[in-house]
Amino acid sequence: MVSATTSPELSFQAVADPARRAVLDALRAGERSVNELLARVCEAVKPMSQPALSQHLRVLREARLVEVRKDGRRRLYGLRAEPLREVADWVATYDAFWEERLDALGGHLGRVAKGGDRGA
Amino acid sequence: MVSATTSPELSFQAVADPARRAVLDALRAGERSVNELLARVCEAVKPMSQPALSQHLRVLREARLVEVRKDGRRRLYGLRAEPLREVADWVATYDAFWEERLDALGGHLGRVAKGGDRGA
DNA sequence: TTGACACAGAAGTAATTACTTATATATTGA
DNA sequence: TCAATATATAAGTAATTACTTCTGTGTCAA
Repeated sequence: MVSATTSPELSFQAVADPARRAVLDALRAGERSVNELLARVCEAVKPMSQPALSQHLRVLREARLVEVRKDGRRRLYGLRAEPLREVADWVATYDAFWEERLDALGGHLGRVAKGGDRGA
Repeated sequence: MVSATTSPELSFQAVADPARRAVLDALRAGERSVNELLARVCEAVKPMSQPALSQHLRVLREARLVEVRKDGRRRLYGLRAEPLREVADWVATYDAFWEERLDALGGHLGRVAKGGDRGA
C-alpha cells in the first residue's frame, strides 16, 4: 500500500502551530468544512483570512493529519490522527522523567511535589 | 513566586526542531556538557557550530525543558521533562482516533461512533 | 600572571514561515 | 447563462527562525 512514509518531522512541525492544533481539535468532533474551521480558529486562536487557513490545511494535508472529501461546493475535512502516534511515542519515552529530576540541580525545587506548576 | 507559567506554546515550539529533540534525547541518559551535546547533535542530526547549539539550548531553557549547573568551566545540562506533559496530554486526546482507518473517503468518514457530534 | 578551554551573547544574514490581497476553479441555484 | 458561494492557489511581504562569525567572560593549568 501507499502509506507515503509520513516523516515525523512533518508531524512535529504541523502541531507546533496553535492554529493547526485548533483545527485538529475541532475535527475530533467530526468532519468540518473550511468555513466552519475558519470560524472556529478565528474565535479560538486568532483572526485570520480564509487563504491563511487554507495554507494551514495544506500543511496538515502534507503531514497526512487530515483528509478531504468534496461535498457539493464545500470540502469536508476529516481527522486522520495516525501520524500523531509518532509524536505520542516520542513523548512517551519521557514519562519516567516527569516526576523527579531537578533535585540534583540545586535550584528551585519548591514546585514539583504536587504539580503546582500548571499555571495558565 | 512566579513559577514562570511555562506556556504550552513554548513546549510545542521547542520540540518541533530535530536538533532540540536530539538534545533532550541525549539528556535522558543523564547530564551532559555543551561539548558533549554538540558532538551528539552534529553526529545524530546535522553539523552545526557551538553558538548554534547554544541558541537551541536557550530555547530549551526558556521552555524550562532543561536546567543548567556549572561544573568547573563546563555547564552541565540536565533534563526537566515536566513541560512535556502538556504535549503528552494534548496528543493523548487523540488516542481514540489512532485506529480509525478512513480509507472509505467516498463513504462515511469521521463520525467517530463513540463521541458523536460535540459541535463547537 | 598567561594562555587555552568552555561556553554565552551580539550582530548580521539566509532560509523559512505566516500572513496578506488578488485571482482562478468548481459548484449551485436562479 | 449568470451571479453567488466555497475553496485553493499565486505572488508578494513581513515576521520569525536558524544559522554564521566574532567577541566577551569565567575557569583551569602552568
